[in-house]
Amino acid sequence: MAPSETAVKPPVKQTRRVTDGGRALQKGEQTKQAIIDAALGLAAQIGLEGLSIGALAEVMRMSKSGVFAHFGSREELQISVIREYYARFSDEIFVPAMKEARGLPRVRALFDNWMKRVTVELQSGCIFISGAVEFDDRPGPVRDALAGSVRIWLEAMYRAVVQAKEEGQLNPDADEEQMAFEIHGLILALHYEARFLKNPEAIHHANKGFENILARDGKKAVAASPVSEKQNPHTKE
Amino acid sequence: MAPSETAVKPPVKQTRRVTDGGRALQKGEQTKQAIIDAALGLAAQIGLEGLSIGALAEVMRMSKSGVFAHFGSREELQISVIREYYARFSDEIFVPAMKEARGLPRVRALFDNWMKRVTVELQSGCIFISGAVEFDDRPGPVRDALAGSVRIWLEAMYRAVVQAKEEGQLNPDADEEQMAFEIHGLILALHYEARFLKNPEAIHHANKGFENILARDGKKAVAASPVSEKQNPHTKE
DNA sequence: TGCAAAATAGCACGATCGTTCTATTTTGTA
DNA sequence: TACAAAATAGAACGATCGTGCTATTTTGCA
Repeated sequence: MAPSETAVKPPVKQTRRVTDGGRALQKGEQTKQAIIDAALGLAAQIGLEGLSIGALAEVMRMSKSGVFAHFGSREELQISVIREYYARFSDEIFVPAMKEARGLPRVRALFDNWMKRVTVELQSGCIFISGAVEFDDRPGPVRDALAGSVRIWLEAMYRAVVQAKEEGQLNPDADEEQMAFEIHGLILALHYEARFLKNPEAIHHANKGFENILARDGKKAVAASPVSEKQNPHTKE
Repeated sequence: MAPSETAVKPPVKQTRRVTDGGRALQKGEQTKQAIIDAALGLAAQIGLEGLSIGALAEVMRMSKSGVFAHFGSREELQISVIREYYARFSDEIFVPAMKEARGLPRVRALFDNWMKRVTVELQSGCIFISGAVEFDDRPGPVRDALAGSVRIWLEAMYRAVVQAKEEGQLNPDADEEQMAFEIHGLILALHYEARFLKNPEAIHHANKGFENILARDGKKAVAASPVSEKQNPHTKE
C-alpha cells in the first residue's frame, strides 16, 4: 500500500483560515459580530444577567443552538459583550479625547464625551454601571472582565488629571485621585437621577459639578474674580 | 326548620384579629416578618430581581407555597422588601439625624449616617442602588415603590440643605439642589468603587468630597484662610 | 464542481421559575 | 376541649433557562 494514501495525514487544520492570510471575515465571524451587536443592545436594556440566549436567538431569527455554538457558554457571550462595549466606549470617548492637548483640554474632552455617551444611554443604559451592581459580589471571569475594563477607563481619566497638574494647570495641592473620584460620582449620579428618577435637571447638575471641581482645583489667576472667568488658561499670570 | 339554625349567618370575620384589639401578632404575621427579613438579606446580595421564592423557602425551611401564600405574588414580596428596607433606612439614618439641630449639623448627621450605613452595606449591598439599575426602564408597581422610597429620602436630604441655608450657614449663592446632587454622587461613587472595584480609598474620598462641598458652599469667615479652618461656624463675623 | 469543514438547526435533558390547586396541620378561641 | 379559621405543605402546571447531542444545511476552497 502506498504510504502516501493510507498514512494518517495530520489533519490539515484551518485550511480556509490561513489561505487568505486570515484576512476575510468568514460567514461565521460576520454573524457572530451581528449576534454580539444584538446582545449588546439587549444587555444595555435588561442587564448582563438578564441577557438570555433564547431571547437573543429570537431577535436574531436563529435557533438557540445556532447562537450558542458561537460562544460555547453564556459566560463567554457576556464577556464578548463586555469587550465590544469597551471597544465602543474607547472609540467614542477615549480616542477622540486623545487628540486634544494634554492637560485640562483633554480632561474636559474626556468628561464631555463621557457625558455625551451617558446622555445618549439614558434611553438604553450603561453596562459598566449596571454590570457593577450585578457582579459586585459574584466572582468569576465575567466580573473580572468587567472590572478590568472599568479600571482601564477610570485610570485613563485619572492620568489625564495628573497630566493637567504636570502641565501646571491645577493648584499644587489639588488631589488628582480625589478629583477623579468626584467626577466619577457625577456621572453615576447623572445616570441614577436621569435614568431612574427621570430628573431632567440631572444633566445640568453633572455639568455644573464638573465646573465646580475645576473652579476649585484649577489654577486661578488672582482670587476667584468673576471678571477673569473666561480667560485663556494658558495666559501668563 | 328553625331560622336561627339554618339562616345564613353573616360570616364572622376576623374573630381572632379583633378580640385583642388587633394587638398581638398572629403566628402568620410573625413568620411573614421573618420571611421579609430573610428576603431582605437575599435581595441585598443578589438583587430584587434575583430574589426567588424557591431560594427564600429553602432559607426559611418552608415550602414554596407556604412562603408564597403570605404575599400572593412575587411582586408583592418585592414591594414588601422595599418597604422594610425603607423603614430600616429611615430608622438608622433619618430618625437619629432629626435629633440634631436644623441646618448644617443635621446635614452632617444625615451624611454621616448614610456613609455609615453604606459602609456596612459594602458587604451586602444597597437595594436603593441595585434596584435603580434593575428597574430603571421596567415600569410597574415595584419600580414605583422603589422610586417613591428613594425620592422621599433624597428629598429629606435636600430639605436639610435648604434649612442650612435658611439658618444662614451657607453662602447666599449656594445651590441647594446642586449640593444634594453632588452628595448623592459621592455616595454612589463610594458604593461603586468600594463594593465593585474594592478600592479601599473610596471611603476617604467620599468623606473628603463632602468636606469639599461644605468648604465651598458653607459661609466663610473671611476668605479661604486655612488658619480659621476649624472655627465654629456660629462665630460672628 | 465536488467535498470536507464550518455553520446552523432540531431536539431533548434537567433545573428552576412563579403560580394554582387541593390536602393537611396548626392555631386560637367560644 | 371541640371546631372553624388560618397557616403551611405537597404536587403539578407551563414556561424558560443553559447546555449537550445529532442531523442538516451552507460555505469556501482544491
